[in-house]
Amino acid sequence: MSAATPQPPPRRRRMSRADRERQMLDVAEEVFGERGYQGTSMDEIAERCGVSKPMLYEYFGSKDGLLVACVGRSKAELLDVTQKAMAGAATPEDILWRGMVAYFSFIDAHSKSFAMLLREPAAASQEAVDAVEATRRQQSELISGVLATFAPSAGEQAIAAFTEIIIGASERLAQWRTWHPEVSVEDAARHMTDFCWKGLSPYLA
Amino acid sequence: MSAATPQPPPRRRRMSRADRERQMLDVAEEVFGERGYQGTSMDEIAERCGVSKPMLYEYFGSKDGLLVACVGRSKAELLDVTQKAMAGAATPEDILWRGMVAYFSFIDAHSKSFAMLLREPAAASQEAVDAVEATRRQQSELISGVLATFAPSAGEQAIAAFTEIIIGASERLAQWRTWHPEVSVEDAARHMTDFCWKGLSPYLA
DNA sequence: ACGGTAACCTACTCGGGGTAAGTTACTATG
DNA sequence: CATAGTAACTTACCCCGAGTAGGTTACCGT
Repeated sequence: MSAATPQPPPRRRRMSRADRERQMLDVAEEVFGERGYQGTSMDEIAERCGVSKPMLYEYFGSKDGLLVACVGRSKAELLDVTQKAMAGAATPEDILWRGMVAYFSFIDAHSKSFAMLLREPAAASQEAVDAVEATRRQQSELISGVLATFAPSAGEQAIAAFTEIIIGASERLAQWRTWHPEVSVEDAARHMTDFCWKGLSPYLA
Repeated sequence: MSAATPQPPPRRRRMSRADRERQMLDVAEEVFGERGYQGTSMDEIAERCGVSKPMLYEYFGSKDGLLVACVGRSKAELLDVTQKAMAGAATPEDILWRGMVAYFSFIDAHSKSFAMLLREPAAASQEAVDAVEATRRQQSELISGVLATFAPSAGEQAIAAFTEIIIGASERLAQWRTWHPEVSVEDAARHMTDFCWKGLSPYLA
């Protein structure tokens, strides 16, 4: 059996740069998600790609660069998903609801890698921090735009502060869901909309 | 001048373990805050302590261990400060207000190191993540206790979710303040209480 | 004075990020 | 088909920082 199928090219296929980059990002996202940033070695990513380490450096420059590229891809996707979700809504309540459902669903789908981004934002260098922060800022702009439209009576600083509150609360709630699997996407979204809408006063004795 | 003051012991004083540990924690908190976890080398901390690296390992076991010890100290202090602040309050509004002021003030006072903790929770190992998470859980218990007392009509899951929302929002707001120095502690606390109390509905057109 | 111990140091190993310089497979053209 | 050019790819290395083995020195109690 062994001599019968010599398998002349043992499989190592050469790939175009674009394809290889995509594959590297897929693998990196997976390994970062599994092991965390620190625990991940470039050698391991290279090996899982079936390629040697200098290729990673050729294409991404550094370990940080690789992480930043992963973040960038997720960032684009997140914006796309949330924007599309909110586009169909009419009332402010509906906008918030749909945005939240889209956000939590996105994190569910990417849980492996995204949980790490939320938990280890700056495991890497300043550049990586900035990349994650840029993602938040992108979402901030979405939210503050909505707030400015529907709640113009709030001051400028208040709108900015509320935006940050919503961002921080969403992230924390998303993380909380990772260790409370019984909380569905809709549950989480409902808690967020309830809180954002009326606050705590309805519950006070 | 040089020969006149031979300075026989060039200054290297021996310290008791307890004193040295305290000094190491002070220095570590400072350096971690300046350079971030990644950027900090054990050699630098050792040098600033006027001591050699193995001493750090003797007392804290590892770089993670040192970070965990720093976190532990801050954690105790944070609990103390917030509990004392809330103790004097009567109404729920006042509890929230005082708790927030204490929290933001604490972060102001420890901005160097605490900003890193919020930004780089898991720069290190799982142990360090857990230590930071334990700090949050400590604050969670404080908050959910208050919620359970004053808002018993909310369900169990809702109370847990609101607690996480408040934690996440506070952290994010604290971080936001670091790059918006014009926002005072009281401003931030007011935005938080406004939002938590009535949510967004008062501002809707 | 002098032993015991706790604080301390020198001098290393090892692993992983990052790189220099060379090699091999695909591709376009004569 | 040959062959030159280039882009994908490799081996073999450097270097820095985490972590350690084993020895040295200052203090303290008797």
